[in-house]
Amino acid sequence: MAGRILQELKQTKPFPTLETEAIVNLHRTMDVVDRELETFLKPYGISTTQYNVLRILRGVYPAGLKCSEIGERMVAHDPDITRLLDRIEKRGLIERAREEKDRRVVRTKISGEGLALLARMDQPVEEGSRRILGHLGPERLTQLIELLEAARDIPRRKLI
Amino acid sequence: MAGRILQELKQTKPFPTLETEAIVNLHRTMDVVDRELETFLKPYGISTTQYNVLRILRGVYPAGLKCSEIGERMVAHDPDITRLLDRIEKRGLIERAREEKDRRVVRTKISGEGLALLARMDQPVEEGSRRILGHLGPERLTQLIELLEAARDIPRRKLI
DNA sequence: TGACAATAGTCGTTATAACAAGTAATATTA
DNA sequence: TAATATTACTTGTTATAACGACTATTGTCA
Repeated sequence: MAGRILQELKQTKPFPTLETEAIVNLHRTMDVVDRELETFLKPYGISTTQYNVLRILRGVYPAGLKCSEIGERMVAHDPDITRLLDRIEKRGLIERAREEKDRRVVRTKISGEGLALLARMDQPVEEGSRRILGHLGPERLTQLIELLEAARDIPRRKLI
Repeated sequence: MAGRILQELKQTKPFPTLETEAIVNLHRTMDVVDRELETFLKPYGISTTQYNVLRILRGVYPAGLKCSEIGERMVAHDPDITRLLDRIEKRGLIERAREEKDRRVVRTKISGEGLALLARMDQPVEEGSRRILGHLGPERLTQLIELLEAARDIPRRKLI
């Protein structure tokens, strides 16, 4: 069954290595899953990135986080937290305030409106996730999670 | 070891379901791998998307493909093939020509320059892939590929 | 054949991502 | 303590993605 992606992508030449095949499969699966997930988020008017930020901020509520901390915790690295937060703030889902002690820092908190939005989304998102990956079953899901974790242990390049 | 991502993302609350944990892991792994891969492509001045298009076009060389066919074969869905190809054409890596038989169709072919670029990239990309995922070893790579393929078999939503 | 539908691609616009340079506040140290 | 470095964020700019409307060409069928 491995190699099925060759059909999906209508290529005939096999992948040169298992590693490239895995990377392409990773990319493609991510694309399919993410697209599917977006259809669940779209009715609420936020992107997966924005949703991720709100989940992070709910996790530390009632405290807030500084921009750099949000960046560290995000699932996918984002090079421009400032404007990402700008957009979320414009919808009233977060509140920002400059720190008194260290005036370089801007602390971001999820707002009541943001909490309410997440509360409404929890059920649909959970159901959506089950619809997207539930067919794998707990055993294969656990296996997949472990392999993905292991995959991220990329050995550091030798610095000569 | 599953659940390690909670530490990485500095969250303490566990995921509500295995499905959501898998989705977050998928996203995060994809982000890490893609970012790593980009560092290998960047010296050649093209994005992963553009690289993907060139690989597709080399696969059918010396024939070409129409836009819609390119879209179908791409690893990640792209909503605007036209301007994606515009950019690649601007660098002289592809050639486009309107079909005689069916004048609605624009056929795209990889150029000599495009082929030369890919040829130069083949080795580095393969080595890069091995550096990114090689530590998993063939057995776990095969397992991962199979699980990712299975994950994409999302059951069709019942249409009532 | 003429009206309508379907197909193939293009373009306008807004949103977001990526990269680099800039500003303000705080920390370090000679 | 003044000069320098570091940190934290912001802003400018260009590139790319996303969404929809639009144009041209071909197919269908009453």
